[in-house]
Amino acid sequence: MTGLRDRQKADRERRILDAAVRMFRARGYRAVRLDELADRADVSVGTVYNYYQTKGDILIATVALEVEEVIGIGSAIVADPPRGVETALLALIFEYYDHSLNYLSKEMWRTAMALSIEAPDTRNGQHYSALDRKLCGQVIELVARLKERGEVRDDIDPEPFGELIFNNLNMMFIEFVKDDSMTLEALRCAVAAQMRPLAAMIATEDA
Amino acid sequence: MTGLRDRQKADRERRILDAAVRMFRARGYRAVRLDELADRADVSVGTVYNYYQTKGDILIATVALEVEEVIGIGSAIVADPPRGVETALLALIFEYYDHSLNYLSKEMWRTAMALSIEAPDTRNGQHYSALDRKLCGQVIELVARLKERGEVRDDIDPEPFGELIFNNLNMMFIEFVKDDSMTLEALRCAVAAQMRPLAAMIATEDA
DNA sequence: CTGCAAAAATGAACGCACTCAACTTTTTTC
DNA sequence: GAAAAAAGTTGAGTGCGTTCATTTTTGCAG
Repeated sequence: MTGLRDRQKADRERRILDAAVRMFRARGYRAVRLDELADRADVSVGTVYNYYQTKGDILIATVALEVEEVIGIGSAIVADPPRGVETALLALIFEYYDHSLNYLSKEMWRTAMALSIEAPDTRNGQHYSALDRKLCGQVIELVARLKERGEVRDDIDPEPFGELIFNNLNMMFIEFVKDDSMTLEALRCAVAAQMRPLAAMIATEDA
Repeated sequence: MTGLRDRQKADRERRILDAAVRMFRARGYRAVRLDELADRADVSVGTVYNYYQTKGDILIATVALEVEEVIGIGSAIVADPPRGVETALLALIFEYYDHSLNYLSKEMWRTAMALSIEAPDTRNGQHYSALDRKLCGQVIELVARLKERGEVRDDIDPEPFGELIFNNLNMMFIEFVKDDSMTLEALRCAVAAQMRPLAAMIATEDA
């Protein structure tokens, strides 16, 4: 049985994260002051810092929620990808992209990615990096799956190619969030143009 | 003829940048306070802000210097690359990597890259992005050059493949600066492993 | 040289993320 | 159930990047 203290702790942490998601999204990460956030979560500023190391840490926690969700959906695609190398790769990639703005703004993504580079040693910085690796692993898995099914050439090693594809889609996502005027549609086109020749290259002749 | 005012302005800007390069490198970007930097450059804090928009802006300016230098050296390699697709690509990539820590620390790179994502609208943020595009262009140019020489297959379009390679080396560089314990040698190995299968794939049969 | 306008330098003041010594609440002990 | 210990909360205080009203310097016309 969990004691009162543990329940209160869990509740406070949840309240802080709730307030953060709502406020960051509504008014932007930068514009939200920490004392406001604390007010909204019904705790003091000091308490926020008992649960999260920095303001950025709170943001990364909210982003992590989103990424976990995307990974969940992605695993279904990996388990049974559509036919065709290009189609399958784009299905997974577009799934990532299409969900990216469901709960998060571009500003939030920008800040979170910046933080994961700048402060890779914080708890949530590492958490974010771990999620990134998981996403990468999913792409590798997909390539491996397509190879099993005989759609990807037998002499292709899924690991370096999967990483190549992941690094590429990640960089293109960064370009996307850097430019507020770029649409999801434009991102899709750009990555498709990028992937098409590569997909053709690793696909078996008769695909 | 340049008036006294213009000369003094140029001199002050140079002094600030000089002090910044020296101090950031010696003591770390974060650890350098702006009033110290201003002291060292023999100007007031306010004056620093007449020349640069933010502290990060100063950092990006110092990083830009380094990148410009690397681009200069790279163009020689592109003009006359060594034989062999893999060899040529790695020559250019390693040139980038090997110079990266000449004047800048990993912390400076981390911060600069983070800033270029987080604040892409600042003057120097755009400057940095432009340099990035230039680097990417150089890789594309190299692929095109190798194609001309018949080392890269004729049905390969240099643009998407060049971008693919650039995005990849950029992401691997990010991983490198994120991990203080990772050596240049380890980075080289990682990127070589990544490039080998791709190089083999786009090279002409008889290479 | 003098007076005037434009440009630039200055540093005290401000805002906001973050800290920490004092206080409150929960748990444990007997 | 009271008292001691442990764990957690609190918000005024601190540090540092940034701003802006004031002062100083430069350029220019008469």
